[in-house]
Amino acid sequence: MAEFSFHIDAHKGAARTGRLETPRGTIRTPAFMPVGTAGTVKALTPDQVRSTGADIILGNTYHLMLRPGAERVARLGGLHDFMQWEKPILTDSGGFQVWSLAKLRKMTEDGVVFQSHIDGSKHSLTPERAIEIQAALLGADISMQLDDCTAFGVPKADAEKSMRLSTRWAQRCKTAFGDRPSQSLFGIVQGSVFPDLRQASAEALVDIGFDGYAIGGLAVGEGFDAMLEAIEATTPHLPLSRPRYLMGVGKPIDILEAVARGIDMFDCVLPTRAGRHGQAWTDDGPINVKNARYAEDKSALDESLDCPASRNFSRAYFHHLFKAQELLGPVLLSWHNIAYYQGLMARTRAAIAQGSFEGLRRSFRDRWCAGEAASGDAE
RNA sequence: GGACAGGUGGGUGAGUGGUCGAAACCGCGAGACUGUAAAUCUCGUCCUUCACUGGCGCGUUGGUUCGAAUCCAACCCUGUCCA
Repeated sequence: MAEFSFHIDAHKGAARTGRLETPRGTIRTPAFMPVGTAGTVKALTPDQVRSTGADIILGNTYHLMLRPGAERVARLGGLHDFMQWEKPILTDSGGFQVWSLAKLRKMTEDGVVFQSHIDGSKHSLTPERAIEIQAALLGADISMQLDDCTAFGVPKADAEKSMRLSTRWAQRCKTAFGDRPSQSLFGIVQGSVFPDLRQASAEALVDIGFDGYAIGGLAVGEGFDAMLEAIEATTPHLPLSRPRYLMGVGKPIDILEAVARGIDMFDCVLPTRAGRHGQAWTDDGPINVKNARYAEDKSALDESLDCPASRNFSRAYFHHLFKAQELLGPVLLSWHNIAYYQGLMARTRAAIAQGSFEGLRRSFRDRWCAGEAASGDAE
């Protein structure tokens, strides 16, 4: 029996719920993966992250390669041991930094050369090196192919060129990955907002054959509706039997709409970043605990969640912590936000299993899409 | 009682004749954040107006000047030192 396997337990339309089995544990899908870029889910201890129900977290090739260095992590026993997270870890390949750090890198057919944002030193990241770092040195359970995260707004010809490069890199990653029965490798669909490019990308990746398929290059400015259209143009061309991962997304409404279109896995910095900035996510939408109206609000953020940060402290206390710039503020609010997201995923899984997913989805749509656009709109 | 120094917007504190409703930082008010160069960034913050405009305004009062937070006089207050 394969050490990696994906089972779908129930589905409702395109939405499905299931389990991705790995040697380090089961990932319940649809899953939200907290982002732990630099070997830490910012502001949270592994225990706190575990307590929210997270089955898997992310790490980042580019950031760990620069500091502390992939070889050093390997000498220290691998990323799991280093950061004391024994459950699965998915590592991003550095492809996102191709986009977010566009000013600090040069691309060629062979790969990307980054100029470190820390000390200016040069670091080469090829598909082969990206796999070596993720699978061999960090010890990621799920490695991502190196890709070129296409910027939004580029002409179709450029989007196609970028997508084709990502496809060639996908093949090189697959070859470099070789036979690793206790680890897995995901390909990444690109193609910007062009349906035929998305389809071509998906089909090419399926031909190569991956353990799972990610959709990249979204939530980069295209807007809510365009993002959903890009997903719709992609998922029909991916095998039903493999997990689909929408990279970098998103707000709760984004996640529910993507689940409705057949996505199984998500990651997003939003809950942790927002948590550090005073924004708390709730079923009523995001609230800013720094706002004056919470100064004497005795209510908890969300008493329905089994998380101390969500139910034990008043909004007034959060308000005070942030106004006083106390470190506990970002810690507790990141904790709450991750717990909120995990709670949302648990409700989503249960709703799909019980046949009530449409109701859950509609309740969020009604609340957050009424009138103005709900999220992710291009500026 | 005497000698110095100084009084600027909620706070600290620039500015010493026009370009000053007055730098900067803080505070306060609000917004943003989507595979993390983010414990970050942006906007607003005298009154009035949707806006135009107008009205106050750099301790107080009076003066010099076309024009004053800036120069002069008196007064009030604060700090340090001496008695």
